[in-house]
Amino acid sequence: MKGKFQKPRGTQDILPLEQKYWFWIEDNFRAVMTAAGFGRIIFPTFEDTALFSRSVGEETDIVAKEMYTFADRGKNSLTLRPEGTAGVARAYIENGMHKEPQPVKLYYFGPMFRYDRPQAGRYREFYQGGAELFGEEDPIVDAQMIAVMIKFYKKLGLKNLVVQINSIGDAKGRPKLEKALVDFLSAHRRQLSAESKRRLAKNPLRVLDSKEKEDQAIADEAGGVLLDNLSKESKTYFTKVLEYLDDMGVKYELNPRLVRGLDYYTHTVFEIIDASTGLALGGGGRYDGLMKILGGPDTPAVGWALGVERTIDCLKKQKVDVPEGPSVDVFVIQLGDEAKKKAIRVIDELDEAGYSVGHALGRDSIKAQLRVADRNQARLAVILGEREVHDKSAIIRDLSDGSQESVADKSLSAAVGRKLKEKKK
RNA sequence: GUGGACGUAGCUCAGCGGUAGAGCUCUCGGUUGUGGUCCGAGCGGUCGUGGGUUCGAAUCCCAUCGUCCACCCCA
Repeated sequence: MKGKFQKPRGTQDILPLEQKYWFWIEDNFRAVMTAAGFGRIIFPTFEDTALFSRSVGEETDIVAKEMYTFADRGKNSLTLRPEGTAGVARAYIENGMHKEPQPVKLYYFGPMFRYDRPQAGRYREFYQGGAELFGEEDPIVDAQMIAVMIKFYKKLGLKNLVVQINSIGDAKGRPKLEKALVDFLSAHRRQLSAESKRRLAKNPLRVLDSKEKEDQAIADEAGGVLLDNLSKESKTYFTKVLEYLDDMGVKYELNPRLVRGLDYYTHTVFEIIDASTGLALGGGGRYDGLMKILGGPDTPAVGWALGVERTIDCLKKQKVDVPEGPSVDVFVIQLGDEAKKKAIRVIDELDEAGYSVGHALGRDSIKAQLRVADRNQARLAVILGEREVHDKSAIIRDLSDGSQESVADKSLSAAVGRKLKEKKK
């Protein structure tokens, strides 16, 4: 049976068996971010379309061709969020958080939407975990943000991750930087790919991360041009970020060609890359100019986001031992009508005693019930038949070795507790 | 948005013009109230969908939807 419908392209059903990875990530994410002093924020899944086009940048692929934009019944143009930073920044301003003690540190976890052609690790609806820090401009803050991200990945148990880092200077220095870049690239215009030529006019920085073969040599050189033309302050800032990272024991690679796809970045930009696949698990950077663009008070900010599905792929690839989902301590089995009624009470009693209790009240044969117990990896079974109903007792069966004992009803939950304890040793 | 591969049972796949198959899963059974192993039986598919070619199509053709891969881009 296929049914009449299939899920929309690029979306996925995440079934119970898969959930252990999600819990592992969500739990660790929450723990690490909370410990680092970040507060959680939940913000709308859709926003005014203009919020994204302003902050992410009209020329970016995200805005130009990947947004899920629709008009609501009130004729407002809304867009399913393609990323988190714009929404969090908007919330910061709208809720007057600039009047709170700075820095304000926020984290989020939730779905994002981009109309893109699906591929490995790329979906139309996908989850990101992200963090933003507002109101402080100091190299050590940039370094700390990166360190927190690395800490999270470490806690997950992932290895072989590389931090790539670069600086694209501040807004003041940007004109000079772009001019130097344009001059350099124009001089080599004939060797550039068509796409790079287009970017040269619209967004010269993006030429740097071109993957076109013919662009490689020039882009490599252009990375050097970028570094050479950073303003003195920007260079100092960047150097300090790197020094702090050294002090924090965070390993990184300089990648002069790293520029990120969103317009709002300034100064530090970075990505976390899975060294075995070359795929970016997450990335971020500083975006001191964004707040003003959104009509808020001039507020410096740093942030990052990581892709949850990609992180899960990585966990699987590296065979990280992720804790299993909830296991069943004790499985209650009943035979006959009277026993079924008794089972209801026993299940309730064991549940209230704090055990995780399994049962298959809809099945009648003991064979079928034991099979279910086995599949649920239950550790003990409590068997109730007519005999036990009359004797006011129950049989406790150890499902790993098959040993059984009969206990009186009133000492049942105590006996279950004792048995479980024994098995742990 | 471009190029390529592929859509057959819940899952993994075979069949590639002549009445739908395997393995795994699942359900039941292997005598009286005992699972995981083993053995047996059974359930389960209008072969993604819609057209077309043909006496006849899962098999050929077209379209469409979806999946995967590369590019583009990104998380």
